[in-house]
Amino acid sequence: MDQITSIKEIAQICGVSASTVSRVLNGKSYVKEETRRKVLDAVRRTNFRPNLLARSLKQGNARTICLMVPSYGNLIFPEIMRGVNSVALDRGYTTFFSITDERQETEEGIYNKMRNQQVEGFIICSAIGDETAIYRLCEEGVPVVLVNRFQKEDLGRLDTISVDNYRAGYVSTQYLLRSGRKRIAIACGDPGLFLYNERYRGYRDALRDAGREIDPRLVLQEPPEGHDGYYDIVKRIMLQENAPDAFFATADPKAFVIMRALHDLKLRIPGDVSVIGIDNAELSAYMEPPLTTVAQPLCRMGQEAMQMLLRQIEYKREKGTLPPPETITLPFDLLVRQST
Amino acid sequence: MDQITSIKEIAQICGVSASTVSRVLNGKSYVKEETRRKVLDAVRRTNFRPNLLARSLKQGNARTICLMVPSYGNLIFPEIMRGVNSVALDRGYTTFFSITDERQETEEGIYNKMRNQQVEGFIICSAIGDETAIYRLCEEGVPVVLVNRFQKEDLGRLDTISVDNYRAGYVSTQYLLRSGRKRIAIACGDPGLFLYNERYRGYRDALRDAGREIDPRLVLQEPPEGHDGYYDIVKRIMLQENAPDAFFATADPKAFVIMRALHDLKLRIPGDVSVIGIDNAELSAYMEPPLTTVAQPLCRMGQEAMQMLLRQIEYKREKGTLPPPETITLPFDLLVRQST
DNA sequence: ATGAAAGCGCTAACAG
DNA sequence: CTGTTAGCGCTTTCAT
Repeated sequence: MDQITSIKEIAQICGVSASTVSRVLNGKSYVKEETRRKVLDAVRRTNFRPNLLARSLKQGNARTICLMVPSYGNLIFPEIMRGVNSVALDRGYTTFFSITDERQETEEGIYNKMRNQQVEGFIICSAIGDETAIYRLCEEGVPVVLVNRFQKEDLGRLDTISVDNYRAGYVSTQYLLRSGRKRIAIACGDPGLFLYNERYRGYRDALRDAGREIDPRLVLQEPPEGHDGYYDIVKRIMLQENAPDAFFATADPKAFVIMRALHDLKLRIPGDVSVIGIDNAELSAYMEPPLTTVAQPLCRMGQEAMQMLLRQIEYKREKGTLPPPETITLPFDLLVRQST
Repeated sequence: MDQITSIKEIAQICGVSASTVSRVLNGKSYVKEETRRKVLDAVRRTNFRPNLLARSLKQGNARTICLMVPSYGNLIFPEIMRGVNSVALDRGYTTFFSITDERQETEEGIYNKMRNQQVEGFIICSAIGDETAIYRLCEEGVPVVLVNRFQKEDLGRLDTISVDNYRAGYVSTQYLLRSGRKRIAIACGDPGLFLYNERYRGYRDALRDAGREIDPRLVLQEPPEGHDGYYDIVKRIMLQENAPDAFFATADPKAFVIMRALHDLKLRIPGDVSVIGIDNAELSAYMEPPLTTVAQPLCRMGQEAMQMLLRQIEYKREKGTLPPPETITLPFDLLVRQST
């Protein structure tokens, strides 16, 4: 016997109409118990699989969303994906995913392709400062949630979720100060990203509030090669006079590189130099020494992001328009380990 | 003006028929240049997006595939995903992804849901030893590629791709022997997984070929807690007499834990003990000392997996049946760093 | 080169 | 409680 491919065939087998089968399958309407059972039985026997594409086409909603991550250079994304996926699964949604590798052109192409796929919304972890394409989405009524990466101007324009990056920077720096460090260098991230600017502002204010001057020589900018570039920078700065006695890395992977450079210089961590990071990427606990870091609730971030997206989707279904944007700020946690 | 939602409206605007618009849009058939331009113009002006769901329904192929990963405990998956995604994108496919968290029940549920979504195939990185559900897929003519995790019996039954894990184990062990290590412990992985057994076999044979006895006390089994459990095991074994002078970790994350334990014991790596891993997970170069490891070509693995899947899909489209299974074994690379 | 018509598999009025 | 009918947006003969 060949595969049953449609509700109609099931209907024929059971001697009922297609609508009845449909009703049984999605249980929205009452069906006589006897026919119900008969249908269910036939479905099971024939291994019938309802075509979700047809259903989506008919109903005008695909129950799919798109999750976009920038690349895997940064280890926080897997956890976020996990969170998104878990909620999506629970709520009957399926997730398309896409890696943009930070290339703007592809990014817009992907939005378009996904919209053609009739996805109901986007969770974007890959915004890069130029949000015009994303605003276009919103204007056209597409639900969007920005995770972690967004600009200040995005607040109130669309749904965002992150930790308080200013506080995270502040707390990290303060912790270094309190542990007696005098010359704290900061390894900044991409200056185009709000989150890194916030972390920098936190650093600056923590120093200022402690009555310290900001030494511009200690404000390290990420070189074009990405994290890895910090290797040379650290090696160089540690040989100068007035070398720093602590590094505040604005993301864990930068901390890893910095520690590598310090080890290679035979400097002791935290004896000679402290290092603190932000993220709590999966491996920071395994560094030598284990990295003190500001832990973001990554999985939860993904979960909440998906919930925010569903809120928009449902609101839109009901009222035909996007709800007023929401901003969620999650708490973080300073994990003191042995690098400070 | 409200959104144009169908080809028909475009047709009306241009004073042609829907079929013509369709023809223009997918360029399969010749259309007079003038009308072509007229249609394309209207499409652009109205920002029309063709509904891929409808097309898929009509054509009976959705141009989507499903990628399944077990969890993010192991850092090799992001790279594989990246590889899969890149080829999929090039070939006009869109990728659903799903994290199974190694829970068998959900896994079957996901297969079903995805098949209802009409995905054209599966790339599975999450097989767990009981492949019956997967075999069922194949029997029903669903293209499947198994990446990395599969059983010996799977070879020749379905498409698989991996490195030669036996050789990888052999080479790692041999390298430790040649660097003068006498008592090499192995940190085994899940014994239910073929790949770990292969790596173990490689270890065993390398020792045997070097005329060494296998000391069962040095064959360490992964405790139920996963990698982390090795922490206590290492601490214990290093205090016994005849402690090992090297660890062969059958996956990098295990190596990280082992190094952590060794550091905490104040042992020097590689002075007192060498450590070698397999994977070249993103961070192994940042360990202290940088981890010597057998690098798998992860991204390429994902790319080739996707190509294998496409091969099956295309063959099936033509001949209506799956092609004979293929087995790809990729080369690996011993990256000697400072942990040995 | 283009149009008319049928239909992919499903759901949702509407009628009974 | 169930069947009939229409149609979601698209492609694809078959005509012309």
